[in-house]
Amino acid sequence: MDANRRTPTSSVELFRWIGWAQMKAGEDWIRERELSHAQSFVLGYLVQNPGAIQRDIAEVSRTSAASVSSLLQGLERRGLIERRTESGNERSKRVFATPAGAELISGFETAMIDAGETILAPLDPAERATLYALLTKITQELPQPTRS
Amino acid sequence: MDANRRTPTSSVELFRWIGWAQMKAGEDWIRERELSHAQSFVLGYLVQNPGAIQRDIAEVSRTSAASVSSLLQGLERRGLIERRTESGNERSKRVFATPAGAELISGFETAMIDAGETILAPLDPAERATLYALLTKITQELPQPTRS
DNA sequence: CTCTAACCATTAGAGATCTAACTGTCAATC
DNA sequence: GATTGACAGTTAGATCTCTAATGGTTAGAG
Repeated sequence: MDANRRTPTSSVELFRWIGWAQMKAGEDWIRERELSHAQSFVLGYLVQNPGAIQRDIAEVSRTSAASVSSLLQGLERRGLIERRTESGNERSKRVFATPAGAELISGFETAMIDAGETILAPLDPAERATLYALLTKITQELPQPTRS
Repeated sequence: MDANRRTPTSSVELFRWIGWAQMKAGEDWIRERELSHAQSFVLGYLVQNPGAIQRDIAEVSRTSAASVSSLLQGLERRGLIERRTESGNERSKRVFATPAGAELISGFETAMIDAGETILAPLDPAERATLYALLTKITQELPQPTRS
């Protein structure tokens, strides 16, 4: 994993480096709130998709239904989410972030954008435009992310 | 965490997207070998730094000595590493990857480079050079990574 | 209606990881 | 030599996450 190199010489390594800086910012933020990476992702997803069922959460999380079940138990114990069944369909449960849950996760995206601004700071507007164009070209060939 | 957006509009999001693709490739590789992310990192570090002591491993892993202790117990149980004390210093233990451990982790860097090549495929040489220059400019302002 | 198969979710059990508290070792000072 | 404090590592206990097996629910076919 290149644990030693201190002068990367390829774009691939630079991507890893930048990704590391971003992830580190995110992990610190998450850890302060005593969430795991997966928990923070699911909580954010639920704010954007209230009432999602666990099967869908498992899909976008790229994990199993069993893991989602355990994960949600942890969040439910802390009062950050709620699970309700609708009459007429007893086998699927709709999951909602509670106000406390929404409150806890709010600010994460902002923190991420701030971290991104810091990362891009060395570039002037023209350079940013060039970078954006190149990144767009790359990502058009990439599979869709289902999880950030 | 932008779990829904499918058309990113900022370089920050594109970085996250690309990072996701890279990480996913790495995670699949690691999972096949029944290693955790942290375990693979430490194993790779030990191949590059034979005889490192646990305190140093904790430092580069950005974690605690206790976590390293637990992590190494798992690797030792599987015969992937060895711990030895040197006479004259009983309190620090030197850690080595066994041949089996080195064998297991070999190929990870190669797999990562292959994944990187796939990612950069849409760009011609001139574009790659431009991208590399921009990324270099960014990373010169970033803190040193201690972990990939 | 009943049977079956698909579907959604949970539990049991294991390993990984973390924090807090602990044991043992070394070195400096008196 | 005894004391003190810093250092290296481990253990205990908790949570998170995974795989495999299990429990209910629904829809469709006969």
